[in-house]
Amino acid sequence: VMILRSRFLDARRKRRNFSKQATEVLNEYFYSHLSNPYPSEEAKEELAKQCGITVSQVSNWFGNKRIRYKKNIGKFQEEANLYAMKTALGATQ
Amino acid sequence: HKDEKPELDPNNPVANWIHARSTRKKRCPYTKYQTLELEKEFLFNMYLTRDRRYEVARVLNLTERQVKIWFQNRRMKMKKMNKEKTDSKEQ
DNA sequence: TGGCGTCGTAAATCATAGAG
DNA sequence: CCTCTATGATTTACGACGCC
Repeated sequence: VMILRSRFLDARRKRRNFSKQATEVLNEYFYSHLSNPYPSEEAKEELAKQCGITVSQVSNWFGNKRIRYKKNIGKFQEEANLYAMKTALGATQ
Repeated sequence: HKDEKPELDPNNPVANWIHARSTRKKRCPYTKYQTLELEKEFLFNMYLTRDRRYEVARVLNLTERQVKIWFQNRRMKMKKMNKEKTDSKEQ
């Protein structure tokens, strides 16, 4: 009974924004695959695991990110440069 | 699996992304009444016969295509809900 | 071959968390 | 506190491909 109750409450739990670390991981993938930001099912599973979210949430995040990026590339330029620099530095080490 | 590429500039990062064709109908949110009736019909049967589809479309002032697609989307939603339910059970 | 099935997604819209 | 805006989720509408 308590288990059912907690499960019900879980389902109605209010949405929380993802952690900064999770967003970091998702953005790194997005900007390092900018010409084809469509992760495979396996890649989504790996990202979900790293971020501590579900595969559906990863799909939602990429769907939202792609359309919002495309709608206003200029607004994301700074962010794009930041992640481009970050992966460039990572490749050097 | 490409829809269309309005961006022809090869330097544009979105050039090879999937884009909806410009002829696609804009999404039109259904009224509460339409959604409620569609849900009732779905409860009665998840798959439509041809004449139920015709009847539902007529009563709700939607096209048969819209009703067909609504049922397809609704089945996918149900599948997703079921998966989330079983996923949370195991572990 | 047409027509409806699923799957994955685009794009618009909804709901509200949470930054200012 | 109280707004708003950005963010995560949901809703319509298709393209690609499958099966009968």
